[in-house]
Amino acid sequence: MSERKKTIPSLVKDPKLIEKRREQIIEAAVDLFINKGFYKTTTREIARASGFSIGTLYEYIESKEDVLYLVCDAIHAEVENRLREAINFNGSGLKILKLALRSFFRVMDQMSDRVLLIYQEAKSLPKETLRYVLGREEAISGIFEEILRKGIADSSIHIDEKHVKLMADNIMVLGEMWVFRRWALHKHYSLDEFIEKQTALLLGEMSNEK
Amino acid sequence: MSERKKTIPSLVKDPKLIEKRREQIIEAAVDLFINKGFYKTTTREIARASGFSIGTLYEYIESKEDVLYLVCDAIHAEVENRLREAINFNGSGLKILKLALRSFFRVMDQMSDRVLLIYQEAKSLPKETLRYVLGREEAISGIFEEILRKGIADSSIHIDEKHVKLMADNIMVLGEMWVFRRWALHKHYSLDEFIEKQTALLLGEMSNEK
Amino acid sequence: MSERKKTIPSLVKDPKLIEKRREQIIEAAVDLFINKGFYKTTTREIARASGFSIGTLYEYIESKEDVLYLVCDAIHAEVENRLREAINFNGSGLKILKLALRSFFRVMDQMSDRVLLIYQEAKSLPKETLRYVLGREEAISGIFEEILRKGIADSSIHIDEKHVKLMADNIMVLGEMWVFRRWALHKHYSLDEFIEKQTALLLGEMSNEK
Amino acid sequence: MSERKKTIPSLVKDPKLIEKRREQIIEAAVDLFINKGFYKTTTREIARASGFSIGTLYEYIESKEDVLYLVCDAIHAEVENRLREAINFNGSGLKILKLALRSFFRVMDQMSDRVLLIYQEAKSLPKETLRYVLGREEAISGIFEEILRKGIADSSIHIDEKHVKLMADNIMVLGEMWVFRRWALHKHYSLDEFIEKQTALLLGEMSNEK
DNA sequence: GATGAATGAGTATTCATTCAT
DNA sequence: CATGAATGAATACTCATTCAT
Repeated sequence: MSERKKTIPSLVKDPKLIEKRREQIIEAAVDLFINKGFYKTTTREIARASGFSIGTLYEYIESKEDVLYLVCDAIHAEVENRLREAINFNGSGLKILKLALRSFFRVMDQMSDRVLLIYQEAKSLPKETLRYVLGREEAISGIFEEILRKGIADSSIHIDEKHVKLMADNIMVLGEMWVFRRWALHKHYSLDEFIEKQTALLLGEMSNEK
Repeated sequence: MSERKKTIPSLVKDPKLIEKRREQIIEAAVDLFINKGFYKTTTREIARASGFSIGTLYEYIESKEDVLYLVCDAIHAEVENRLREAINFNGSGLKILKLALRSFFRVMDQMSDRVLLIYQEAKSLPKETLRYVLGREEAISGIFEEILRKGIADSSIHIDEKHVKLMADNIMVLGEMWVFRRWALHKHYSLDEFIEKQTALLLGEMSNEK
Repeated sequence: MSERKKTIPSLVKDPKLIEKRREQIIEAAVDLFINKGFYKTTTREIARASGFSIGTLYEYIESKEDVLYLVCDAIHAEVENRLREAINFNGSGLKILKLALRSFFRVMDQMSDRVLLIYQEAKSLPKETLRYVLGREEAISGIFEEILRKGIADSSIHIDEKHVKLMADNIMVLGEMWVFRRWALHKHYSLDEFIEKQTALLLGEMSNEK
Repeated sequence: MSERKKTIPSLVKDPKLIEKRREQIIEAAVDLFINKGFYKTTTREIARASGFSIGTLYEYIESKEDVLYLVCDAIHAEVENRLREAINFNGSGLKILKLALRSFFRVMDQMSDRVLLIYQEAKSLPKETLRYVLGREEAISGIFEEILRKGIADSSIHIDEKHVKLMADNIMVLGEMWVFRRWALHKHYSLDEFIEKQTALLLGEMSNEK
């Protein structure tokens, strides 16, 4: 359904070591990219912050863009994991949705910097890689599609099947905006107010008994 | 309320000429930035595409980032202008809002590339300049605040004054997503479907007679 | 007949200036390449020795290999010019040939280092460029073909038309060997002895009255 | 007379193993150097093509240049061996020479790539090593000196003792040119034509009854 | 003896910006 | 005002070599 996982070649053979080193790289690069942006971060800085030499860095990646991919992928994975962990799939679709929304908004809040990073830098990925990263994003909105469909099935949510996708996208965007419009929102609303109102907006139409 | 207009110093005295040259610069740079991104576009390319030499370019700007600012500002101005032109402030707030939404979504659609450009490159602006550009964005959401307040006043819209700002932001974001999530949306929905559903969502709660 | 002249693009517009700067580059690079070889010479060294910055160097060439091409071409041109200047086309073919050989061997001797440079580094040129450079070499052997044919025409030289090319190549090689086998030759023979014997060898068959 | 054989230190004790491994190295490196040149071939590639790890490679050599030396030396040895095998030292000097020339030209033809390799890359050897490799070359021309002297002794060859060395060098060069001027020669002459004409040229003076 | 992960000096090339003409 | 040649700091990436296991 979604794109295949991208595998970055490494000069190093030991898979355990590769994983360990790449974790170091990701951890170092996330901070750097958040603070300086992708373009203004140097491969040498990444190497140093990762705790090894520039030569070693290039034993585990092939290009600077690989680091960006690694970072984006790790962030997406974390968002997805946190979200899945937080969701309890018991109860009516509507009930699940309400709790999932709360969790999603909270994850967005907690991971602000990282989510913003993806928003701002993903475009620097090579086309092909970008496609994969966007696929990852759809995996997350897919969670909400699932919930919506469950709600439709158990009649707790009233919405046309045709618009499930759009609704899921709306959920994503109304959550992510807490991140990328924080300059406009944070001075006027607390996270809880935000969650409450966005939930109300989203459920407005679909949970109303007509 | 919003930030002061940023003035870019120029070595040239004649204001008419400055304006003319900067228009040339903007026109050239918009295309370049859309196609190659800000970082991968060189000042030489901007100068050439503008129709003059690199030396002349620097008579009208002080740094490459000035060009980005000029571009962002021009795009915002165009969005705002088009929107204002399209809005007819006669009728109930609700009616105005419906028409304004339609216009806004259409402007987003028509100016996709340019809006995306702002989304992706504005972060490269120096902090101070970025603040000003974001102020510009608030000017646009301000239009919707205005309309919402008019609707509240004439009782055609039911919404708490406290949430006017959030609602305006939601409008912005639900429109802009047509641009920055086009990869997810365009294959499933036509612009008109999109407009219809987003309008329904936004009006859902607020136009319902309780 | 021979390949077209390769033109190296330059960011600089003034052709006079391009020529002047490229002469500087060639002069600097010849010495460097002779002493360190092409690979071990740095572009920065070339720039410095040329009397300008690395940035300026790249205003006049596109790659390090361009410098090598410039150098090879200049050397070939000089060999050809010196040879043409030295040859007097009056008299019988045989007489012209004798004098031409003497001149050629002398040019080889005087330009030892430069000729050796071509021998050792030309292979580092991009394929296409190499082809052109080799064409240049044929232009020089072409001079001898011309002389040989003149001698055949006036019956002072006895040789089959079919072997003119090979004979011209032999001349080239028997001259160039003074350069690339100098370690074997210079300790045993003086230039004049060398000239005398090689001339005898070359003329042996063809000037003998049968 | 010629330089002592260069011995490359090895971390490994067993001489049999050293020889075996070095043969692997040579075989791998010859192909690599022919196709990519010495500079563009990496030690990793040599190790991989040799069938072992980079660490192991460095157990048998001390530097990349050692590999080049090994390769040049092996090629020279092969040329010399093939030539010696082909020469039958029975008969008059002149007769031996004629056959030796034929054999030499054929070896050059068969070993074109390898001979060219030496021509193009030997210069990258450290000075001291280069001297040794050139000594190897003199061993080959020494074979022809030997033959020439035999011919002088039995009066089948008429040449001044003083010029034996030059003549031997001429033989070498007129044979090697089949390799390093192949771009000029192969399209005009077959190997047999080449052999015939070069032989005629070389014997011209010296075999003529005066 | 063999391995391969780690190292970091080294390199070609780019590009925003300046300033003399 | 316009030009474009000059500048040089900055940068991604390579690769011969080492050495602990």
